[in-house]
Amino acid sequence: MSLNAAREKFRHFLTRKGLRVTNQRLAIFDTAYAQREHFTAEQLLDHARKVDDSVSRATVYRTLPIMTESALLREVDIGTGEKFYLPNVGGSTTQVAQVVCLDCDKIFEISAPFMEWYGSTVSSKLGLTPVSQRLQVSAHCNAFRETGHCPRRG
Amino acid sequence: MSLNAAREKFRHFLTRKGLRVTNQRLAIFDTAYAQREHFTAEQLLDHARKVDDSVSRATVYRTLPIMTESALLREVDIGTGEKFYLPNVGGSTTQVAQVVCLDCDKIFEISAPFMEWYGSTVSSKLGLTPVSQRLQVSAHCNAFRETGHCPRRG
DNA sequence: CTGCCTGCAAACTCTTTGCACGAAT
DNA sequence: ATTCGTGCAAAGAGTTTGCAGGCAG
Repeated sequence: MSLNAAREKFRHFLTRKGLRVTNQRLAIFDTAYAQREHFTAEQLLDHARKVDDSVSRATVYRTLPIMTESALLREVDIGTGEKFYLPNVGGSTTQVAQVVCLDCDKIFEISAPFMEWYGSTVSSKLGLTPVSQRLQVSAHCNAFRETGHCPRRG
Repeated sequence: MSLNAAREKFRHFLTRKGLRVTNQRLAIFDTAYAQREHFTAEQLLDHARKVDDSVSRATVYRTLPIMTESALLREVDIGTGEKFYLPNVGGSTTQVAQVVCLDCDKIFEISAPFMEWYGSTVSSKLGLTPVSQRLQVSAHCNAFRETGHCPRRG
């Protein structure tokens, strides 16, 4: 999905929900969608301000849930206190696992289709209907252990 | 493992690490180990104070990591901002998944042995060595949807 | 024009920490 | 006697929110 197509999708989502299309929301969206790696709310704020310096922290925090609901952004909570976000270019959010490197803090997104099956199987046994599932692996970098240097961190 | 056996284990852990066996630590341990369900630091504080009213919030927060390290407690982060804890009666912490009911906020612990295999497989492909993995399913309660009432919440 | 959106700053939640006193070894 | 542990309160991090003014529809 191109940036423009995604932006249109965002506009549509806003309009359909009766939400207003503001310069700040567009700036935040464009910035978020330009990212190649996971980012935090604070990082997004920094970048968005370069596009539109009237963007405030509050609006970033208010816009992130909107973009998450519209499935344009994926929210990743790796249990570090702060949430990470990533443009949801693929689509399905229920079949992706994360591998987090404890040495370079990098987050790898990995396809894990069996996860959805597992969620359904286990939930139905409990009389529950699954909404979402997440699988996360924390790991150490072999290169770092051997050379004291993580190639991904520099 | 009985409460007494567990408490002995805790004493040993403290001594071996050169940590002191204080009344507060014992009170916190006993309280934690008496729990049948997941609990938060705050809930633990409330209960521990009934045993020893000199227990402070700071000491609870300082003792929880000690009990987690000694593998007597399991830490569960379901992404709600606060951490949950559970006596680790079983043993292995790497083969348990959680199913969280969004209606009654109950956390079910489920055996998921394949998780460890998955972590290893995926990590080695990235040149990483897995440290831990977690799998969590968020779900809605069927009974709640049908009757507007969750049997587990009351 | 109307009312949703915004920025600002204060509030909030959970957790951590500096300090001086107190207790375990 | 040492030194670690403790309670207290303040600080911290990340996020949310009340309010008065601003801009989209």
